[in-house]
Amino acid sequence: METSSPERIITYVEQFIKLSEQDKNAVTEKFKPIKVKKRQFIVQPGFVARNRYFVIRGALKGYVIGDDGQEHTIQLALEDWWISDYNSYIFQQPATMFVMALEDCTLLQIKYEDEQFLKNSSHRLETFFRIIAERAAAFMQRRIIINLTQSAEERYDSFMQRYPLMLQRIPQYAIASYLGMTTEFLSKIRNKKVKRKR
Amino acid sequence: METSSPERIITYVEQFIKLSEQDKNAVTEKFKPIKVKKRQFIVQPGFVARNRYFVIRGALKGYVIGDDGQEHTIQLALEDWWISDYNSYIFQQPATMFVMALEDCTLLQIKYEDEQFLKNSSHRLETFFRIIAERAAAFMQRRIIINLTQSAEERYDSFMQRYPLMLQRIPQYAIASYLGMTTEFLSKIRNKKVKRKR
DNA sequence: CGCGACGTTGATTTGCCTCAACGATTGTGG
DNA sequence: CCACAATCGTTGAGGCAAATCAACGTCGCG
Repeated sequence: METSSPERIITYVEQFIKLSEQDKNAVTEKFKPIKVKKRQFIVQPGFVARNRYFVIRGALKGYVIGDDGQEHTIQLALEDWWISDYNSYIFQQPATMFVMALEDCTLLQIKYEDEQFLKNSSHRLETFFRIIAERAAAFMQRRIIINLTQSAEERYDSFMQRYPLMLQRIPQYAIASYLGMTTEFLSKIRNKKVKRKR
Repeated sequence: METSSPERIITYVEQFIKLSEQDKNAVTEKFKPIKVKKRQFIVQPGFVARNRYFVIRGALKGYVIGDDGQEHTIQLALEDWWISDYNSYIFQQPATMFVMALEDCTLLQIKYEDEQFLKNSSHRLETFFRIIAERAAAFMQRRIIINLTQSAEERYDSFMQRYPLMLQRIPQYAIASYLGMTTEFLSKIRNKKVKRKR
């Protein structure tokens, strides 16, 4: 049996702030463990993303379908990452993204209203959510910079270096799409690297 | 004489949360008005961005210089926008960005430590900074989606629609770079539009 | 008035995409 | 437990959107 899920999020939160016993209880109460099976959707376009998810175990992707019908990966998530349609969740407006499990997953789910409650009832928890929002923004800004400044091969290199675990568990086509290139082109990049090493 | 700067930020903050008199005083005290002249830098690579800036009047751009020596616009700001090197400011690490005034500007400047103080001393102000961080993250995610899914011309169209004011005040080359294309290509897009209209 | 900053236009090149065909692996129902 | 389909990755030929390079026009300002 894996470490119990609520324990995991307490540990996670305590990386950033100190929690009173009361805070811990509130957090444990509001985050509900759920299981989702591979290929199952937890967010779909047109519906408001009422929940935010913290990954205890498993892998997921968030993607949009462009006008051309192409799939574009916006987010990837493994253990200890958050996932949802960020825009939809924050503003409680209809989603544009799909979020789908790439493996069988155990997640902790929190409802929008419950998150508001936690933030209102505890300054410390408000601080926690502020910190993760800041980190999300910083993360996305780095991604924007990479996308604007680097070639396809450089983007793949950065990704490999920073997220070696993802390479093992996320299908190539999802990574290619996350990096803003086609599966075919990523395949050619990898092939070129192999040849270069000999 | 323009509306006094501190008043402006109080109005801005009150769009999102209610402020006690004490909060108002604290905010007014910590945000310092400064003037910067066109072409002046307020953030430079290698130095920690110790401040975050709220634009009272003027226009600024944040950009990085890629390995190829090319300039890439990461952020643009007009009245009521925030600007800094987000990563550098949040983590208090050396910046990778330049932030430069495109016009003579009046800004409100807040020091990192003072912002921490405001957040610690008032739950309401903590909430405010949480909200703007969430909005920053949502904004950047939308930009990532646009960059991944749209062609150069579509990106320019979205930009025109959403930020018509920017077109008047930001030089074309900075907009082109913000949208991830060259000045020359943007010029050709605009030219094509003009022709199409006749 | 002259110089630097900004924008335009055309010719050429290129990084990446599209399309198509084909293995390898996985999973699934009979 | 096998057959067959679906999923995933690879490879190659050809095409296109956007970059690069180069030259030139214009405007504002020191």
